[in-house]
Amino acid sequence: MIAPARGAATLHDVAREAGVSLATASRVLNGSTRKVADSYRERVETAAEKLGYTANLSAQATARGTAAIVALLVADIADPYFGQLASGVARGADEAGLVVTIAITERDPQREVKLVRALRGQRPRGLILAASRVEGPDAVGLQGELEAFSNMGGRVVVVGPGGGTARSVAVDNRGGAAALGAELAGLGYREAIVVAASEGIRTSDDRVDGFTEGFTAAGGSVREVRRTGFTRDAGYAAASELLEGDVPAGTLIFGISDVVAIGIMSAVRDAGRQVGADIAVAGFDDIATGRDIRPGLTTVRVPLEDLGYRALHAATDPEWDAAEPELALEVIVRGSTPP
Amino acid sequence: MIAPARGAATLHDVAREAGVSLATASRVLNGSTRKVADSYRERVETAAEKLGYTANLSAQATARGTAAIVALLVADIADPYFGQLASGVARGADEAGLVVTIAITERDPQREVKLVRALRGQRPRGLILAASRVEGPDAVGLQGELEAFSNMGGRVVVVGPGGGTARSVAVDNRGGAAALGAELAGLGYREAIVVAASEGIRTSDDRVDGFTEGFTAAGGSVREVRRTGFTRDAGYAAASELLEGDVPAGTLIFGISDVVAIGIMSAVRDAGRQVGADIAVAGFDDIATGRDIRPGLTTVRVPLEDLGYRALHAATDPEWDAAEPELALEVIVRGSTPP
DNA sequence: GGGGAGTGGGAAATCGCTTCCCAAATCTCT
DNA sequence: AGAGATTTGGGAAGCGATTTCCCACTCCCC
Repeated sequence: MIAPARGAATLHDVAREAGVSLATASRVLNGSTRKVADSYRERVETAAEKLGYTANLSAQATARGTAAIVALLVADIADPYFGQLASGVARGADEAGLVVTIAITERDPQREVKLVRALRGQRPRGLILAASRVEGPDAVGLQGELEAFSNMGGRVVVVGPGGGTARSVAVDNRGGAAALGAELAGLGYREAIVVAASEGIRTSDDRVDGFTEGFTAAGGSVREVRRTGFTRDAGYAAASELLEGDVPAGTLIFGISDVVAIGIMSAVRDAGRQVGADIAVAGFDDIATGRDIRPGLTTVRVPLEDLGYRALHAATDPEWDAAEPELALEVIVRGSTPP
Repeated sequence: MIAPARGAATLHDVAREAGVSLATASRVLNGSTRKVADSYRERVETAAEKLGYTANLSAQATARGTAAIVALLVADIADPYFGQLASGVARGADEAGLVVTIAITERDPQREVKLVRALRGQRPRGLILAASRVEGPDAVGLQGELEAFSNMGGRVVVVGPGGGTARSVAVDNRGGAAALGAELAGLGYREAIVVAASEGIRTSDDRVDGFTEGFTAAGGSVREVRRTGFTRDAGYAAASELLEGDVPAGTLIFGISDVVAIGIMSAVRDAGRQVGADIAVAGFDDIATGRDIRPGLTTVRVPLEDLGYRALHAATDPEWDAAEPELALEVIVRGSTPP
């Protein structure tokens, strides 16, 4: 049904139309524990339908003191990693009748603090932080804001290793990377170079450590760990630089994430080398692109959509079991690392 | 500064702390045309800082009658096409001090109608619809909801060909596809198959028509138009089926979007054929993946980020020039269509 | 038939913020 | 110096909901 020409129908309009009080209309239309007689209920519903009534969420939020909102903070929504994650968050939110608001940090810690503060104004039920540094020197301001957010009654969820009052949905980066390292060493690789993000970023550090552990334990050795960023271009640049030096055939380059690894693959090709037999490449995450490129990218599958879905639940379910089994990771060997 | 332990600081708290009236505090903290003496202003600002005050956006929205929100409706946020678009929207929103809420249609017209209706509850300033059918039989309910939305005072922006009261930021799909067709015919291709989305979806139809026009005008001929969906898997399935029949070497397959084309490329390979010299493939949009796969995907570059940015402005600027020059498209020939 | 329990509608307070309107104070200009 | 025009702070009325009381009924049982 369509709303009347001028402005939107309010609950008041509906009540008047139905000939009942505001209280009754509210009870019928927007959940309440109290019962309303069927005759009244029906009248209200008819009136609402006729007027095309939709509750004003802002008003509802002010009255209730909390908004049916979950805020999602990501580094870059065009990055497939965050896209898939957001997808899971959105699905969960939809099921729970929540609205998702999204904010982009552009990987700038300052901006991140500012955003959390601004987000506080929405009085959301929960705040999901993906790809943030919740620890280290950059995070000093953040911790304070997150605490303020909690005190206000919102739930903070960190995707990755948590800290403080925040709940966290973690991925066993270390274990997954170790498994990957072991698998690749088993395939015969002996020399590896790691292209990681800067030190202090837990996700990156854990993957580096895990990989090193697994790879060396199985007989390989990590020749170098190169620090850059989390983007394709960072991977490309790092690998290009690397390849200017002497990188023997049969070397494996492990990119800290698939996005980075894809940059590495391009750099390898542009340097006139060959991905696979010549220089092997592996990543982490298993984004869609990695499946479509040739050779396919060897990686560790992270169920990102599920991860987002879980994060949403961690942010909204009052009873939430932190001890829930971690998401299962899986090493996927493709053509980029031939035996 | 950090909020006090219990609940968030309200404007009332700030006013009391500063020893001024609510009205004055409001005028100082949240934009107003009225001037406030510096001595008062300073006192209020200090108090706000001390209490860690952040305006309650919901309350602000109820009082003002409209929320500082822009709603974005996309088919699938994990799809890089929408990811990039969303990126532009988010950038513009950030600049304008607006919050972006996101909803996923899953390409289900019914769901779409439901979402628009629910979104109405937020009383957003604008609604950006990407990848919707605003026309045709599926859109009957939608049109009504959009109208209701407009009547409520919100601006509707359609990415793609608009309709009704909606503003639209369009892409010259037809022209771009025609240029692509011409270019490829110029490269020597004579036989083409088009893998498109179902009929009635304007974006798809325009691209099909444009391509056909350009390709035939330059001497080629379109052998068949296959209708499926807008996803990678749809492209894969369609191409697989196609390749079971007799597809001569040298045939060009044009996927209606890069995502579809990438599915096609995989299908070609899995059918034991070769992308490029054997079966050529072209797409549309120029998503990042198309640049990283080998051979590179020939396509038409659509500045998606800009498109999103423009959509945001169309949704929020009161004065908006519909006649703004359309975004420039560019044919990009890569290895998937060797001469 | 009377009284206590249960049911369910409605009046009104409230949520946090904006803004209209009034009145006091300060300017301005002749 | 005095009258009218400006400023600018504050009181109070909204905005569109929710929710707490209060109270009129009906029912049931002794």
